[in-house]
Amino acid sequence: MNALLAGSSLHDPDKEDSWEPPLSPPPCDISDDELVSISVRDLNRQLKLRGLCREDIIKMKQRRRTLKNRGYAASCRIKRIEQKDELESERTTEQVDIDKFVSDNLNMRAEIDRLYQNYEALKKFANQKNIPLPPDLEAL
Amino acid sequence: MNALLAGSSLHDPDKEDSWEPPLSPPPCDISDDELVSISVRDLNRQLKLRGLCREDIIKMKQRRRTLKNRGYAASCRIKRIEQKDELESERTTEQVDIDKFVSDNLNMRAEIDRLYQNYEALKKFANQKNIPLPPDLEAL
DNA sequence: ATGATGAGTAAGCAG
DNA sequence: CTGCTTACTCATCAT
Repeated sequence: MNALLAGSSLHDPDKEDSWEPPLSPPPCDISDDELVSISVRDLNRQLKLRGLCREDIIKMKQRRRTLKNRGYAASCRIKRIEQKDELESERTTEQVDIDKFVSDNLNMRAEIDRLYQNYEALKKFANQKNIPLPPDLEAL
Repeated sequence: MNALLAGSSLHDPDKEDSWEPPLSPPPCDISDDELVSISVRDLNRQLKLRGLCREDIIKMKQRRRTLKNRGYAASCRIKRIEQKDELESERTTEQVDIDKFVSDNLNMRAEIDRLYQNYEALKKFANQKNIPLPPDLEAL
């Protein structure tokens, strides 16, 4: 996931003077971007092709792993922020829903009250006119 | 905040073999815990008392700063988790509220329906008996 | 000086 | 090995 992130440093080059990750200088001229994106197979091919000694090969592998880790760490941070943002926006959405429910509830309570008053008025009217109501309509 | 955290490493000592922070060994016998909690004033006193050279004093100051940073980093991580937990529990609470509102709404809708049906039945009854209703009771 | 935080490094776990 | 996560270090910013 997010393979593009596993690249070279994101540091802004025009701040103070140019910053360099504290990694040992490459034992040969493969750039960070290349080294981190090349396949293990191709890397081995390149290393053999250039005839590096065993130590340099180990160093190169380690540099690759470190560069990868740099990318993983960045993805991890981004993921963390995204999850936090997601939680926050869910929270906001829920709050909006709650406000809507509160409003709906008030309206419905008013509606219930209105209907109840009307019903009572109708019964009172019948009572005044001495009109007997069928039992099933006497209920509250 | 959380000054207690600015202490020594939290790594479990009985795992594999005892782990040691990658810090240069102390130029004298002050423990990490002491060094990080002692005041600058007292530290200076101790350093002078033990007659350390300028380089060792600088190293000691740096070790202290690093230990402090270790604690700050730990607080920072804990804070992050706490904030996330807080967000999640707020979200849960809100979800419970929403469920309650949904249930309330259903009940109120049923109540409204019931009152409305009763009211209509009463009007229908009046209509069958040819009883004129006052205009203000004709309303829905 | 102190505290907080972003980015990078290394260790360790999981797949 | 790859990818993720954690603890740590360092740089940097603010107090």
